[in-house]
Amino acid sequence: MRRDVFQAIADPTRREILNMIAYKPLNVNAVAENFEVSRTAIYKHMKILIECGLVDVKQQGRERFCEAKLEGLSEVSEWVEQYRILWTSKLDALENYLKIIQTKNNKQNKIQKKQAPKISPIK
Amino acid sequence: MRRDVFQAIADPTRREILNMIAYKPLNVNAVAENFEVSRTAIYKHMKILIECGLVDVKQQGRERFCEAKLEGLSEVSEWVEQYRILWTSKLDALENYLKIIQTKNNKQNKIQKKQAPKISPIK
DNA sequence: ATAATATGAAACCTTTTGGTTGCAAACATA
DNA sequence: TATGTTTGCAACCAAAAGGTTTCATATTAT
Repeated sequence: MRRDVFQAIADPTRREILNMIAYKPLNVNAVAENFEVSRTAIYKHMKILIECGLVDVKQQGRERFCEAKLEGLSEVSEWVEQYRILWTSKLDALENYLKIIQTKNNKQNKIQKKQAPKISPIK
Repeated sequence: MRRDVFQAIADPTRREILNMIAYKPLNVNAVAENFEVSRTAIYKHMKILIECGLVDVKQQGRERFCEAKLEGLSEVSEWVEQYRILWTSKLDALENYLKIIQTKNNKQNKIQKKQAPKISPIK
């Protein structure tokens, strides 16, 4: 049973749950009212969020308020941001390339038709 | 069949693949050599990465080089970053709280024992 | 005390995921 | 031409994911 933050936020319902309790803690029933699926389904999603540290539970009488602990998202942030320099620099390179192409086209308007590959592409 | 970036990066093998081709495009065989699982398994992972736009394929003879298109990660970055203000501000609040507690404890050293809840906690 | 509410969890089901082996087609090379 | 590579994909499988209904227990309200 993998249980890490990446897997936790992979499910759109769990991302919605997180957003719902990001500003104000709610109990599972209150959260479940906003979804089509059953309370038990939401409970299971919540359990996963709790297990990977993205949600904390505060008991208050018979109610349990689920509070978002979003600092767990920093792991995702760090992973993504390590690549930012790569994708931005590549976009810069593309920009330069397009500029060069444009200049060339203004001078001589030749078009090279590339032969289509015979192997069918991945669908 | 859900096929979005969040789901694509949920799998640790796919994150490793992305890292492997982030700096230099590789064909599936070359990528698969670095894993325990079969080429076909890696091929399937690659297909998912391609389908959600995180990888592009460039044909060269009989080889197909898989190139990372990491700008697709910006969607994840944006989703995570919208919450950064929340978790940092909460940490600030905690810091303040701890400071206040400390000051109080220095003046009067009372400990309040909280009764344990009877409902078993979520495991 | 009784009824209603909030919760945790078991048992079960279907679909998706991640993996396998095997095979055929396209391409490169001896 | 014959042979070895690289690839895409079908067929199959086990386990995980996501959902359901049902039930027991703790707490609150009447």
